[in-house]
Amino acid sequence: MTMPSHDGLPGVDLRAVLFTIHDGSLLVALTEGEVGARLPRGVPSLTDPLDASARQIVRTATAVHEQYLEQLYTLSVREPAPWTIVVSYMALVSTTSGGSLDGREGLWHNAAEVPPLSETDRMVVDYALLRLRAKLGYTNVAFHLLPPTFTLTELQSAYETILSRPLDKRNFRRRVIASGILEQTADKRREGSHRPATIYRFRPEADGETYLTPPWAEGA
Amino acid sequence: MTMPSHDGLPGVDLRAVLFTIHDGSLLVALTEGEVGARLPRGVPSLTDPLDASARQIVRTATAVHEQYLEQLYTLSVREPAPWTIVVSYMALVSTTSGGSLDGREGLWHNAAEVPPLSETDRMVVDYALLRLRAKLGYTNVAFHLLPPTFTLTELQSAYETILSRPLDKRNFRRRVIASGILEQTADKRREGSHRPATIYRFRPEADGETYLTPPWAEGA
DNA sequence: TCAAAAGTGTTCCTTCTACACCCATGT
DNA sequence: ACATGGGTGTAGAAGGAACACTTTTGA
Repeated sequence: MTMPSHDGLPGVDLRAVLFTIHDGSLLVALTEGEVGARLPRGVPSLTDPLDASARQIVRTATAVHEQYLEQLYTLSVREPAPWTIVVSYMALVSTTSGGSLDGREGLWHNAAEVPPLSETDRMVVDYALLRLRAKLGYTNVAFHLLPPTFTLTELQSAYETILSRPLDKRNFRRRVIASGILEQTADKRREGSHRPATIYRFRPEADGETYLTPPWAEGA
Repeated sequence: MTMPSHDGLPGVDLRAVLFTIHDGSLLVALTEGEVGARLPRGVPSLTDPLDASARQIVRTATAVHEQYLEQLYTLSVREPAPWTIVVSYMALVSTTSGGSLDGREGLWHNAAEVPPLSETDRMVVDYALLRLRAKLGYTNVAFHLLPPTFTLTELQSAYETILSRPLDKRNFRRRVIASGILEQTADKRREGSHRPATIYRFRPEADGETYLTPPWAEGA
């Protein structure tokens, strides 16, 4: 239970919205608290910067170390009284190659049908999804949800899952190739009785600017 | 002097970057601290939400009540030790019709040549300017820097001041009219020996969405 | 030879950019 | 009549959306 500070300052609480993609669904990590599902949370460490504390919360919830992390917004809520400052983050964890959920199936919930949450948690989840969708349009965040190598069809279906709407195959490929963010590998993925797909890799050095996140924020 | 909390939580500090436009220059409000110029700052009140405290800081610095306020980012800094959480805001205060600076000329500094600031303050100012410029492109924030009525030339020169680059008159007018955000008044401004300018008013109900600011943030 | 996903171009339309002259007024 | 800022249109370029068939493979 987070307690407010007692020397005249409000307490500070961190919450993280963790997204991953699994089997064509966008999933959100929720822990089971005393009063139902909640976002992974914690208080900032006194020895580390805020981002490091947020990353630690993600690690604790998922046992995954490398993540994309982005600060969302800071809000003040009346609970616990009198006021608590909640700094919210969004984290993206990439689909593991195997596709298993690390045996933590209870943690992940379909983003389209989250269980009842506190008012604050629900707002933060909704906002995270809004930001994630908006960011697909002008950044390359989607790569952080995919394994290191992937096919264009896989990339497209990640986009479609997040936006929950179909995209045109030719337009999608033209744009993503033109952006210069992809690098073809020599490998092909041959699975199933059909033409094998070219495998691509993300080129981090071609990762564009964001305008949303300040220059000093450390990305992944 | 902001002190850290003593019960294991970091202290919280608010800083506001106040912009206004005056005589074709973009100005930033800076107070004179013991160690040179600083951003207006304060600690969050225990009885009000964060935004209200930020607004109070702006009021104290400028004696202006109605402002556009937008949260920028929350960062953690090592000073004062061990860590302080700094929640930063950007506020826009509108040019007063008279064009005077309310007798607080010492407060306002040209944004193009701010005096030396602390590392944190400088980062926050730079980021605020980045955000303000980016937002000109897809929102109507500029109206918050203008008096309630204005001519298209005044609006354009506000844009040019912020972007510090000239804009094409015809393209600018076409876009801003097409956006539907303006409402013509019956008045004309006749000043100087030339054709009088049509006066426009901002239509708040046509104010578009932001995507940057969460839905629950209260705008102006 | 069939089923299944991979891969590939063109047309249309909308939007952005560049650019120059006439208008209404005060002195 | 002239100086001053207000106001207007068009053509070319670029970018986004819609749309269907051929290719390569495994079974």
